[in-house]
Amino acid sequence: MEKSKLSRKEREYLRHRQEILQVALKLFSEKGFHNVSMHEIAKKSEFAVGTLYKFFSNKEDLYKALMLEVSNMFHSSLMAALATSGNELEKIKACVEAKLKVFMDNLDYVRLYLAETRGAGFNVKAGLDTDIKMSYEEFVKKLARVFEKGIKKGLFKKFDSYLLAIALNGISNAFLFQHLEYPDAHPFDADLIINIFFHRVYEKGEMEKCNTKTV
Amino acid sequence: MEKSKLSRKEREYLRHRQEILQVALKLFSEKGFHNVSMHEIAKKSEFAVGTLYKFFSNKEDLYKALMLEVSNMFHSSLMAALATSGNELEKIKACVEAKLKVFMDNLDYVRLYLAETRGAGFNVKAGLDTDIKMSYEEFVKKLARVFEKGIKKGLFKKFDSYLLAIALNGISNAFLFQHLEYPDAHPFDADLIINIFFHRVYEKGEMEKCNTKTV
DNA sequence: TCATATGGTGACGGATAACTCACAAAGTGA
DNA sequence: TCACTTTGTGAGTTATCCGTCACCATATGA
Repeated sequence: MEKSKLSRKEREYLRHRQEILQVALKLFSEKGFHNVSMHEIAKKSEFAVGTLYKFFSNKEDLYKALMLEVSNMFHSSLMAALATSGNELEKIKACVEAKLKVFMDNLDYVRLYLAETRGAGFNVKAGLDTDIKMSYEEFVKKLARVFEKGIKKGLFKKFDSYLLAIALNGISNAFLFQHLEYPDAHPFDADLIINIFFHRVYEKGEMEKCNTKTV
Repeated sequence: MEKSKLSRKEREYLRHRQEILQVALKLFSEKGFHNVSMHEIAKKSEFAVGTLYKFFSNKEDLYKALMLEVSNMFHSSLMAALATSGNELEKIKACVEAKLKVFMDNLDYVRLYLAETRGAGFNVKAGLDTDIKMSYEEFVKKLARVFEKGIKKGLFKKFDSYLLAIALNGISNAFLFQHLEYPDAHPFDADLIINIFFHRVYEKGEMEKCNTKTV
């Protein structure tokens, strides 16, 4: 009982809670918040409706718990990637790789996450989207700071670092969307993204002479 | 009566229909499909509920009509841009410019459009998202063909043209999202996008020597 | 002026779904 | 075995909202 610091009861409670969340995740990601009823979640998770309300005070609360889990998982893994050792390019590469990996491993979560962050998040009245957006914002800023440092070092071209961060995220998100829609149609990987984005943004030494205006 | 080919009645009918659509657009883009009731649309458009059903057979139908309008507007303007004269780079630049312009001029539409295409489109049972996605798909393919041609001409690097199209769209979408969230915070324009994307993807003559692997 | 048609109305029916609560079952400890 | 607590139950309550339909009002035309 001491090895995990939680009593059997507590662990059971958490297991049940987790089971409900898993079922809810599946359903929400398949059909969307408004097209899933508490009865449906109850049935599929083999609990009674009333039981759900012992775990979550209402439907929105359940949804929020789910989204928080997602957000935290993604956030911590991306932040960790940005904190790896190495130069700025390596950090960013690690970040793209981490993103693809976590996202690929949690496609149901991604579907929900994107619905909330990219599509307008109409599912929850307030608070949640703010939290998630702040967390996302924090990540983008950290990424921008890496770009900034890379620019100062002369590694990258002098674009607005924040916009570079957005652009890079935009590319990787685009590929992820594509993957969600057509999983096997257009294979891609982190290297590809890095190549498209950096092969030309990345700048060192003799590349300078390539800076002729293109337009 | 002949100058417009429509009777006064017919014109009034269309005007009323358009008024309803405008109100619905505003509401849907603010609160999402499920958080807007027909009563609300009725009230704000100063028609009775029953009247709405004279124009649209149900709520979903109203929403579809709206989305079709959007989709067609965006689609035709993007396709037109891709069909302009000029080399591949110019076509693509025209396309990015057109996209930014139409989207900026119709931010309410964009919010809805993105909710339907990027977030999972759970608002409508079937058919609509398929149509929109097919239309989007058609555009991406045409864009990819332009890339393909540019690659064959030696203008662009040898990436998978379809993936390039996705990446470019990803970047411009990312900026648009950003703009929707924080309209004045991080100004950007088509040139910036083109620069980030092409300054290094764009390839000619002496740029060849820059092709050293970056990673 | 009156009959008819058309566009417009909004109270109402019916269905669905979130949420409650009185109760049952299972577990616990003596 | 028995009292008591905890966990789980699901029929029922309440509220919302879609969609209808019997009914106005205005316009048109004879």
